Amino acid sequence: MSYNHTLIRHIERIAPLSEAERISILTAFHPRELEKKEILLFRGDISRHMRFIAKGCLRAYYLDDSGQEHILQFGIEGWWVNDLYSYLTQTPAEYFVQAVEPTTVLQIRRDELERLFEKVPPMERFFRIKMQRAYVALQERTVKGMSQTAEQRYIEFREQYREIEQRVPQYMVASYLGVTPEHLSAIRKKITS
Amino acid sequence: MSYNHTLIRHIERIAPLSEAERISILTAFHPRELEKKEILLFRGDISRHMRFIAKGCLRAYYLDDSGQEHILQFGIEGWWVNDLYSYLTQTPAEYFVQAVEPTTVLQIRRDELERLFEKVPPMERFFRIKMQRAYVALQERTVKGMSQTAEQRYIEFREQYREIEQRVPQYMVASYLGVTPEHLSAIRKKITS
DNA sequence: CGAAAATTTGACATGACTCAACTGGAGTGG
DNA sequence: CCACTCCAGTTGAGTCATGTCAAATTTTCG
Repeated sequence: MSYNHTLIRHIERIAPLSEAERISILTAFHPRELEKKEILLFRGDISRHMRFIAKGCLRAYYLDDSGQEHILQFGIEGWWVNDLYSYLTQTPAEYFVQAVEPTTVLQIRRDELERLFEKVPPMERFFRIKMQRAYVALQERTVKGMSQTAEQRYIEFREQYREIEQRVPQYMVASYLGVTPEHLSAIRKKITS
Repeated sequence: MSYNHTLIRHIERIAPLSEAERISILTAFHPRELEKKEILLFRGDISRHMRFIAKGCLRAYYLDDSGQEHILQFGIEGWWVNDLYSYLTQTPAEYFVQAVEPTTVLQIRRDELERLFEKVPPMERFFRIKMQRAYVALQERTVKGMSQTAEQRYIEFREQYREIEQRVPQYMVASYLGVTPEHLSAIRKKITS
């Protein structure tokens, strides 16, 4: 139950709720516990739920032709992580979503969420704004990926996602930044000197 | 008027319209002619319109601290190009939008589009789907930018955007791919041999 | 404690950038 | 219609950023 309050708190930062709306939301979401390394969504599966992280840490990653992982997104408490396209279009996912730590997600089936949008308008507003932010964050990342060196990207990552850096292994940070673990290690050495 | 039919045709590929709806749409959009190199949106301005390209070609680009341009998106007939975040939140734009060729856009003010969404539901559906596709395309680009060499990215760009490659100068393709014009030139030489 | 995983280190290879010079073609003014 | 200029594109030399590979070291965790 306290987990659900995490959800409510995050929604209310963006859109205030009445007591009745809070209850509608709380009853619509269902918790799911994940072990460390457990995979929540496999490539090829259809993403049928929208998922909030109540506690823990997830990552979404792409597996390229040569078997290399490329992390698209991390998420911690208050974030929603998904293969959004798979969810929206009900087509097979291109990405994996995996727990980096023991994690609790609150999930809701797509049709239930659609009904919740009708019943609780602030919920729709909350999602629209989250979606916009996700899009902008992705745009910024694309541009930065083109215009900055790995060292600059790492420095900014540390500033922007201090907490995430402390919670995920370094090789995942490297994967997120698009460099090899060895190179990130060299960057760190250079910076701290 | 024939320009407007381009718009209708593109919408109807995604969402069919009644005759009344077609008229509502046609009267809501206003054409604007742009000369080659004319800038449609400056960084720092607020993007007040949603814009369809009826004819021509636009690019959205970011100007980094060292004055370098980085192209985020090209658009030709049937695409909508914007600083979406600026438009959605009515905050200053981070990107420039400029005509690569003489271009005709059909634009609509934000409040008018919102009203049109209410009046013509297929229009909202059309935009939602376009937005999803934009998000996915951006995600794919981010991943590819991390996992592929410039040569691979160029080869895929040619396949995917054959028409755009033929219409924009090579140095813009380089900027889109995140490489220098010299390097792209070298890649081309290598490939065609 | 011991095994497995993560990180570091260093030597070397390659991808990509910088800079400068050159080439060729598209305007433009006389 | 020519000569000139300007801009895009090419070329090559040298350099820097990043990747690869293998091994050593440290950390994590059963």
